[in-house]
Amino acid sequence: MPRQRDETAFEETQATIKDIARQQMAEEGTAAISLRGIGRAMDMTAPALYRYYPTRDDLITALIVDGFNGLADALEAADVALAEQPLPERLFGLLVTYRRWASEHRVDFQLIYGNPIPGYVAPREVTVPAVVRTFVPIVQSMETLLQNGNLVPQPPYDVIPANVEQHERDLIAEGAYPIHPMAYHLTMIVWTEVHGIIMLEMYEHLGPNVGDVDQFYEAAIRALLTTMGMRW
Amino acid sequence: MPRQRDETAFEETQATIKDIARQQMAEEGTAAISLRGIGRAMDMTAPALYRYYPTRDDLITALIVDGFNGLADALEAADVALAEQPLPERLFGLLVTYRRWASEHRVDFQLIYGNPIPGYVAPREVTVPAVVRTFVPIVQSMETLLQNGNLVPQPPYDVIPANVEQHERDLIAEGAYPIHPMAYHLTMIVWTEVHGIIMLEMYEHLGPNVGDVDQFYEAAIRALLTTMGMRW
DNA sequence: TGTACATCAGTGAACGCGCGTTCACTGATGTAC
DNA sequence: TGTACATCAGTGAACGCGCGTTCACTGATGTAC
Repeated sequence: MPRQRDETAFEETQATIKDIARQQMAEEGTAAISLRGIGRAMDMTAPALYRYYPTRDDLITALIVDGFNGLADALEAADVALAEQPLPERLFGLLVTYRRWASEHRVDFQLIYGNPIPGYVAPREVTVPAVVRTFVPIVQSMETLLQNGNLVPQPPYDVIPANVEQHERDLIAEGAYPIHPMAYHLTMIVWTEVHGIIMLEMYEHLGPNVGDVDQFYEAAIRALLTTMGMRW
Repeated sequence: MPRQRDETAFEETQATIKDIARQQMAEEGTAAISLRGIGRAMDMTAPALYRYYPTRDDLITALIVDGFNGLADALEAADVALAEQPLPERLFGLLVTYRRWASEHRVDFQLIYGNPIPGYVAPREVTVPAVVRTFVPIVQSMETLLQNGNLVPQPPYDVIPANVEQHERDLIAEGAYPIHPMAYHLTMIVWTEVHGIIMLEMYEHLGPNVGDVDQFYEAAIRALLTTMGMRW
C-alpha cells in the first residue's frame, strides 16, 4: 500500500479550521466567515482549505451541526448532572443551562437561531434531526413532571388552543415520540420566553433595560413555570 | 437666484432608494444591501446615489430609524384606534399590533432587532431615542392598568428581583418618565415573550412546531397577562 | 538497506466577480439680466 | 423675448479591495520491492 492520509491529523485540521471560523465570526459577525480569512489566520493559502471542506457552504453546515450538537450535549450533560435534584429543579436547571450555553457560545447560537448567512441555505435533512436533539431533554422533563403530578396545568395554561393542539398531536404522531400534547405545548411556551430573553440579551437590547439579566431570567422563568402549575 | 434643487423630487428619490433597499433585503437578507445593486434596480449608476446618501452606512442608518419610527407609529396609531376599548384589551391590542407589524415588516424588524449588518455600527445617539418611542405606548398602558386596578400583580409576578428593581428605578429616575417600576418590569417580561415568539417565527422555527402561530401567540400572551394579574 | 514511486498536504498564480467610493465629465434646466 | 450661466442630476471610467474557486505545480513522506 502506498502512502495513506493521516486521519487524525486531517480531523485536527478540520477542527482548527472550524475554531478559527468561529473566532472570525465572533469578531466580525456570522456573515464574515471567509475561507481566505481563515487561511490567513492559519498561515495557509485558501486553496489548501479545499482539502478539508469542498466548499464554503459545507464549512458553514459543519459549524451549524456542531452548534446544535453542542447545545444538545450541554443539555444532556446537565440532565445527567441534575439527576439527584427534585424534578422541578431539574427542568429549571436545564433552562438555565440553555441560556448559559447561548451566552458562552454566542456565535453558535446566532448561527443556529439568528439571521441566516446571506447566500447560504442550510440543508434541512442535516439540521432537522440536530434540532430535535435539543428539544428532547426539555420535553421529556416536562412529560415526566406531568406524569408525576409535579406539574398540574393551571388556568389559563390548562387549555391548548384548538388548532395548535391538533398540530401538536399530528407532530407527536408523526415522530412516534409518545408524549402528551400538553408537555409539548408547555415546552413551546417556555421555549419562546427563553429565546426572547436570550436573543434580546445577545443583541444588547435587554441588559440596558434590566441590568442583572441573570436575575431577571431566573425570576421570569420561575414565575412562568409556577403560574403554569409547577409544584416546586 | 440660479437654479435650485427640487426638494420634493429629492426626497422622493431618497424614498425610492430606501424602498428598493428594503426590497433587496427582503430577497437576499439584510446584509445584502448594496449601493450598486440599488442603482441597478433603479436604472441608475451607483455613483448617482451619493447625491442622496453620502455613504452606504448613512443609508442603513436611515433605514433603521425608519424601522423604529414605523413600529412606533403603528403602536401609537393602534393606541388611538383602541381608545374605546376596555384597558386590558387595549394593551392586548397593542401587543397584537407589535407582532403584526413585525410580520408585515420582516426586514425592518430584522434590521432593528436581529443580527447587526457586518461592518456596520449603528450610531447610538440616533437609535436610542427611536427605541424609546416604541416602548412608551406599552409601558404607559401598563402603568394606567396598574393605577386603575385592572392589573393587580399576583405572585410570583408581584415581586421584582432586587438588582433588577434597583436598575429599573435608576432608569426611570434618569429618564424623568414617572412610572411605577412594576409597570416597567411587567412590560419587560411581556416584551421578552413577545420577542421570543416573533423572532422564532421569523426564522421559521416556531411555525413548524405549533402550526397556527396567530392562535399560539394570542393564547400565550393572554395567559401571561392573566397570570400576572390582569382583570379582563 | 536502498531506491522508486504513489500519494499526500500545501502553494502560487489566475479566473471572474461584486463591492464602496472618487473623479472629471456632460447635458439639462431654470433664473437673471 | 432672447441669451448667458450657475447649478443641478446623473454618467462612465477607474481605484483598490476581498471574495470563492480552479488549476497545474512542488516537495515531503512513507511504503513496496
